[in-house]
Amino acid sequence: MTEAAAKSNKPPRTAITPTREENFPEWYQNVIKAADMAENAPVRGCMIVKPYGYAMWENIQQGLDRLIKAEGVENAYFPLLIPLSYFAKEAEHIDGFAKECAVVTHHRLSMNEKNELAPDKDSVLAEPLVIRPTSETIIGESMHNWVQSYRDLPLKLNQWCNIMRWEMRPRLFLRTAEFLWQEGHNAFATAEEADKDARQMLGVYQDMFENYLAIPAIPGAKTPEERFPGAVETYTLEAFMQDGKALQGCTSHFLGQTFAKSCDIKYLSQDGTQKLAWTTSWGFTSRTVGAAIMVHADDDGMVMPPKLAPYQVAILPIVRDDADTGKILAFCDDLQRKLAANGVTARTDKTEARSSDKMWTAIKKGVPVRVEVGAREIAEGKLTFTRRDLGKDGKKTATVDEFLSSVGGVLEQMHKDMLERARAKMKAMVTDIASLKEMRDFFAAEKTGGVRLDYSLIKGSEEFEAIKKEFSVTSRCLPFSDKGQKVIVAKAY
RNA sequence: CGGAGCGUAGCGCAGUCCGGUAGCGCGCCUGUUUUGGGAGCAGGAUGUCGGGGGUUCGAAUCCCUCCGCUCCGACCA
Repeated sequence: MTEAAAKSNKPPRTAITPTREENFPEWYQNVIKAADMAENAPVRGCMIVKPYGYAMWENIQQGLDRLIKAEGVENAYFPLLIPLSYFAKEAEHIDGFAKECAVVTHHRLSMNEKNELAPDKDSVLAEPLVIRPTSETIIGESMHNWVQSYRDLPLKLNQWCNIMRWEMRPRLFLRTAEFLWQEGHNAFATAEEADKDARQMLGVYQDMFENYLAIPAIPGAKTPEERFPGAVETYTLEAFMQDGKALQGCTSHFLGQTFAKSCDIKYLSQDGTQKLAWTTSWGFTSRTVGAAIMVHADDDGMVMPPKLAPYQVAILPIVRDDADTGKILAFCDDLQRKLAANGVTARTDKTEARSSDKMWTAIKKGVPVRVEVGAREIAEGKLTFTRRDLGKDGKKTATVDEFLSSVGGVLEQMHKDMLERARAKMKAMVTDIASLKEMRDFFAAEKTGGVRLDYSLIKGSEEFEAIKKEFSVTSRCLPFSDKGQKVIVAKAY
């Protein structure tokens, strides 16, 4: 305990209550509120992403978009509304999504008998339109038109858009009725190319997870029961949250010829015969913002991965004497300009809040580095800076020039440390076991995390089905690193 | 959509059982002393008590009925 804490005789106070340990779901929501990232919308299940949360999503988009384009994929845009008949083409796909589709049935509002504004009875659409829960069918229709010869393949398309899936139990970022994502849709001449592509795009996602979000994840294949409706293989990144639950980070699907068949995507091959194409689809959603919170944030609030932070440095003017104010603010402005020239984003807190409040605001927002600039710093030509993930004991001083030349490295090191800390936690979350009996004991004992065991032990096992039901766990994936021989079972978001 | 809990000031809550002028803490505003990890004092503002209907002289409180939120489950990114 610090001297001050001992003196005041108070328990150490956290910026977020309850703490992770006390009540994880509530802690999660309070982190979002304290960081001012998002709030619930008037429509149930929808969210309002506030500027600070959206800025993080924009940074994710920017980074991922670059990675996707590097794979030879082009961006396009397809409509929000999908004719019901398109959707009806693929039976398995319908089974998977029918329960959660919003449908547009009218095209006009008017006053009804009760003098209330309502859908006009005379404006019923000839064919209902489904608000896209995903776009395989409508993009498949375009691919049908665009693909004629083997020379048109591969065709690689991506779109950034919103999606609607009518969720029963929404949670900010993690599961909302409307969410933001990118969906890629590729078509190939052969099955081998397509399957390789699905794995390749999962690799792109893993790059994004580790090198931007600082979230370690287990790449693997979904079991048949957990596959995307219509997919031959679904590849996934499974991450573990601090409460021990798994989270499907994103998925990449090898769709075989399912959609090529239903959308009639055919090409004339070199041997002069008509052949069906092979397709993939892959998506990365705004849920990853929630994942970053549940992996990195602590009891004082958000901890932003440095590469995705809306701003990487918070400059906090420490003003004691009004006479110094002008000098200090000018120093801060100058520092912010110099950081910008160094490719580091910074923001100066020019509010009139007391210094301690400025600090706590920056802490709760998870700004990677805080810099304090007061009369002392100006007099000594030095400044004081602190990494968010190390806390006040990690305070350091440096001259402006030293800081400018080292801040990039500090951010890089913070990223590495966050990734390694998360990796250590993830490793501790997965327990190797050798039997279903051990699995039952593990979950019955309410141990944190999940288990890994031979896949053959759960395949077709009634006892496994019973365990799934009793402890609400699911098989998360067959990790690539185990060559499909093992499966990870855990509770999941 | 099933089970449970909850809707009272910006936020967190008391008051509801037992009907009688709307309260507390934090935040906010003004002033002042403060300011380097959550300040003190003195003043001040803020509510269709989730909506609608009913009972009553009188409803935050009792009854009916919608709506919303949270947690747990089923479904899913």
